[in-house]
Amino acid sequence: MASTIKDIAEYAKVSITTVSRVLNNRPDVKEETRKLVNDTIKKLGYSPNIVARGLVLKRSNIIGFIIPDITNPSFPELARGIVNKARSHGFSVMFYDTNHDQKVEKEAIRLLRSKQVDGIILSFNEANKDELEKLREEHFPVVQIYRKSEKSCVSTIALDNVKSGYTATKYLIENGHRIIGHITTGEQVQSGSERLKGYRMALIEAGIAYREELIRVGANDTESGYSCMGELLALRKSSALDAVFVSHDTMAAGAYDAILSSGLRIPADISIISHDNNPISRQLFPKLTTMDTLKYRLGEIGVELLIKEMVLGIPQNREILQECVLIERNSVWKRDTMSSAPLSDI
Amino acid sequence: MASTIKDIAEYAKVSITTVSRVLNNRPDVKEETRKLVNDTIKKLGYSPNIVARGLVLKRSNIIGFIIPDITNPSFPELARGIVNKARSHGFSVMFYDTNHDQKVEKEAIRLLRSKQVDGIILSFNEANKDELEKLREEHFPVVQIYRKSEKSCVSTIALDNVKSGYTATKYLIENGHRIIGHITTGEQVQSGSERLKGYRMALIEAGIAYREELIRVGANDTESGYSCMGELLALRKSSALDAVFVSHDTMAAGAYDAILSSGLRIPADISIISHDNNPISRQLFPKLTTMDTLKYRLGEIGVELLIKEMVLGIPQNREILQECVLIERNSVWKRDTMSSAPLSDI
DNA sequence: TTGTATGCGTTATCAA
DNA sequence: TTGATAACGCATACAA
Repeated sequence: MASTIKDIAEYAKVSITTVSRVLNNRPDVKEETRKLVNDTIKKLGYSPNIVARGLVLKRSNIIGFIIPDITNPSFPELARGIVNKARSHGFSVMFYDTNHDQKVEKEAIRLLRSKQVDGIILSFNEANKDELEKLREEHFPVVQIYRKSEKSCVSTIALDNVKSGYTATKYLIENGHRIIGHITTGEQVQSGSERLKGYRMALIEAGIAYREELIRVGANDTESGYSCMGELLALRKSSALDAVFVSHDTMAAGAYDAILSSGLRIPADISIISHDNNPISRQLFPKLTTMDTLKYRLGEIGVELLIKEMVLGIPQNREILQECVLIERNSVWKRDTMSSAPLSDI
Repeated sequence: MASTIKDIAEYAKVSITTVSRVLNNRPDVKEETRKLVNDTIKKLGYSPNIVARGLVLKRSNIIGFIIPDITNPSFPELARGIVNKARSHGFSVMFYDTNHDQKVEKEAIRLLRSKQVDGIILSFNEANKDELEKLREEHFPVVQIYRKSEKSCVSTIALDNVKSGYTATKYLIENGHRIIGHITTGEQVQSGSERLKGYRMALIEAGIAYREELIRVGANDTESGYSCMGELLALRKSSALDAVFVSHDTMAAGAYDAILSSGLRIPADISIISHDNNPISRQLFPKLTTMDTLKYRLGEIGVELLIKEMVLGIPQNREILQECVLIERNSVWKRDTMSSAPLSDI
């Protein structure tokens, strides 16, 4: 049975108050007794019961973390950032994976609150916005990651997807590509529609017409990337296609298959840039040029913001936009460094 | 401020004992008062403080989960299995990612214990075995996943890697391959050396000589798979090579690059089978035939075993070996179904 | 510098 | 069927 503060008080023949004092490094205790207490703490292998402490202090030093699917490559690194930063601030992390189930999302919130967590970091469906509003009304510290609510009712950390789409597309243009396809996730998906918007902006800025027929709508899987790319390649017979910007790495993997299996080369025949910098982007051949989403950093920022909310005791309602950074690898033909010109210049 | 049992007792003009009774669905309370209490619970939006409850019940309904790296593809699905099964049993999961740091491993154990978790599921370095022994001495419920300790001092759930290596290799043999290379992770890595052993067993059983020169030692990254495969391909000039068994999918991805970029086809020119069934295996082209490690199931079994230890109050010290299952995809030439014969038969 | 007494929110024992 | 009270392990106001 684990020993308690009372045990060591009795053993050391002092009061539990004194023991509590040395436990919390209070100055008002004689050096001699401090040593005595510390010695018996060691001798009895005592370790404080944080739960009991939390009961009186009204803080648990636990933060809740709710995400829809840890196997989605956006989340593992985020989780690491959160867990490590939390630990460095003395917090533990209680973790729920909801499998996109709204009921589980609600249940997770309920459970976390009854476990007295000090704050929650989550990535929720738009649909459960009322849950967030409830938390907000109670001034309960929450930060939402990856998704921004329309009327952001809690603090939010999201990617600047418009900028990302713009940067990726502009990079293709700067390297001499003019006819640039795009495989998107569709208007329904926030990140996808934003990246599409950025793509459009870059085209317009460069004086390139936006052509509906160069856009293909995929989903969240490799297969859709394969079929969308297949359609774009079919198009290629009538009109040239220099390059393609794919909305995320998973579809890009499928696009790779479509391109390579049709006998074309990357990037000699067609360039491809993508988004997310997930592990797959490093495992494809040639390595995929993509936009890094700084997931680990996102997690760190998340707990910093959450902790700020906790100490201030009032919702910050901040909306942080994280800019992604371009990771240059080998899937885009570079005007300057590569020997022959891209197709579009021929 | 959240309401307490006392608040609703006062509001409903009953004692806290009565409230506690209806909270725990005790039979000894008049139906009328039960309804009264339940109504005011709803009215005040009361939710019980599990921490306080845990203090008196001496259980937290929390299980700890410690792994070295959630970004390693072996872990996300495992984590899901654990979190979901735990939730179905009324447990929350407190999560630590140690980044392979032994100090963090120790710290995580300490923190989890001071947070009064009821048990711990972990995947540890061999080196921290003394930590496990300490837990075991205290009869603290622990189950170790993926790694078995030599003298297994805690309950363990591991993969039957020998069998896996055997099954994978045998599958190649059964499909007409005779000259089979192997890319391993080396003797230091438990799983790797076991799979190598299984590879050897299958060869011997089929009367095929084990040839040292067909073995290459890689690491935990795609690059090593690429270079090892390159070496095996170089070998190919002097001696034929039908197929290769790669110890895990990450290296297999590199092997794919080496094979495809050298102009060879998978599986027409060379067959490849791997291990782990990680996401990458579905994203490669052609899709990779590999051994599934049933990660989700592993997680489920883990919490079931842990809970058994918790209710019995004594360490089970069981050692469960999980058999992996072959996932047939398209990277192995199949003798019966494919039109032309594999190279080795020419 | 140290100790006594009270309370955190809950369950359990016992009596009414 | 109900309620007063002690206890869980700890922190703290107050007294000594």
